[in-house]
Amino acid sequence: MDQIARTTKDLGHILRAVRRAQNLTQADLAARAGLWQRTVSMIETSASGAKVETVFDLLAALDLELHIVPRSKMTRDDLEDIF
Amino acid sequence: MDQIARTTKDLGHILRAVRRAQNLTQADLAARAGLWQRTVSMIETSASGAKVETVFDLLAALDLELHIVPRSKMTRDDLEDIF
DNA sequence: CGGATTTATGATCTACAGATCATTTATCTG
DNA sequence: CAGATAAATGATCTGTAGATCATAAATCCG
Repeated sequence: MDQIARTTKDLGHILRAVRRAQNLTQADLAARAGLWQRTVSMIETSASGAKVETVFDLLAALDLELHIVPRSKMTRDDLEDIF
Repeated sequence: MDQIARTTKDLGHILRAVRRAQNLTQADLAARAGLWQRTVSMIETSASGAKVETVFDLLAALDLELHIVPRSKMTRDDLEDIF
């Protein structure tokens, strides 16, 4: 059940969900990532097209990483649904 | 064997590798993604901190998506290495 | 409800990405 | 090697992210 992002909106939602799961406030996360609470807010709500570097900072602060995967790639679950 | 990106450099390398695997030139990809060859070049070489939107455009044009995964998450292979 | 915490946002400024024109440099390929 | 194709990069301009000050609005909790 990993999180898939194809848009900045997806990304914002995922970042927010993970942050909450780790019991961090936007201010906490911002501090960890060396950013501003305002910036975290903007990115989570997709209120602005963030820079990639900034997103990597957030991912690192949340102990996350990006896996780049072909969209067409089927998961085991997909296969099980079919067969 | 999916591609993991923790930095913009990783991301650039992956995007370039995938583009080449799909036999596209930077100009081809740029056209598909609605960007400029120059921009593709900059991103692949991490010569500039791209915007997230731009990266999503490239990912879409390459039929890729992002999976956001905990870093600490062990793969089956990791486990096999240990036990 | 009411106070505390958290999130959203106003305004200004600087830095820089991307658009757009282009050319140079590098890399293939016959 | 030479010619073709691909990639890198110069210069200018516009738009906007993020820093930074702040406060307003929303959410949570006893």
